[in-house]
Amino acid sequence: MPEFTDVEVYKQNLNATALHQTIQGVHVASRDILADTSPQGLGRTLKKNRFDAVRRHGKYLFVKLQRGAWLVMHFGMTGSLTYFGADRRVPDYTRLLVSYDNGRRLALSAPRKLSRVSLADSMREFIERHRLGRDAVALPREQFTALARSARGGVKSWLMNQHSLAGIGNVYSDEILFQARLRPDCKVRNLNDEALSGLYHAIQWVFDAAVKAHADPEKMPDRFLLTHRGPGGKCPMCRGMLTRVKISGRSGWYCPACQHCSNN
DNA sequence: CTAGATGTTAAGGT
DNA sequence: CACCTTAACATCTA
Repeated sequence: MPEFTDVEVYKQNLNATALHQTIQGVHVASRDILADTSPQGLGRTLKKNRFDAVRRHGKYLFVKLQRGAWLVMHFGMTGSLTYFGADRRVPDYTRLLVSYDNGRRLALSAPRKLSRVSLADSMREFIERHRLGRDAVALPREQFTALARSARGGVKSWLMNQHSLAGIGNVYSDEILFQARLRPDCKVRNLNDEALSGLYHAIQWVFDAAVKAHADPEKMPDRFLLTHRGPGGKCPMCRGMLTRVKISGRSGWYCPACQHCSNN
């Protein structure tokens, strides 16, 4: 489920395992996932180089190479990142495989090929080129409020729009709105200070709790909506049936008894 | 067999 | 202009 929480966990894992090792080989199994680069270009940049640091902005993972450039990964709907030893098999649907001279490997697996890998000179340049908004969890309260004040339309659409706030996707926007007790179709311009404050804190709280659970839904707090989303799902607070709404072409789930708009 | 699935982008509509 | 919806991408699963 690669939204900001999942990418944060990939970042922490890479940081703890895959840095400062010389890259020996790069295998692109599907060139469909490359954006603005080629298997040759990627190989030339990565081989004999090392990863030095990892950062996250929204749903993007940036890996800094010792010699300047950044490797940028976006996981799409079903992508995932695995670092593993020589004894383990390469994951199914591996589209990019990086091998180190110590025998360990890093695989980007993506069944649906909706993941993207590219190279960038700087994070700033990449973020501007893709017109990404501020990262949803690296944002001071006043700036969040200012962004909200200039927003139009429904709150779920706003949270999911990567150009206004980066990192929140369909599943986590439902979770954040559930924790903030706001309906997905509330208009942002109708949210009062209290509702905006609740929303701001819900973003931080949900992110922290999900990352602590290593982005594994099974390990998340009982009061999370996440594992109840879907047909027949019940609200973890009041046990009532969840309602489905279609917003921005996606299925959103919420509890009509627990969630409201601040002006009614 | 069909519909829907965590994302992004382009295109068309209001 | 701002906002919304839909389709497309490729593939799996309920």
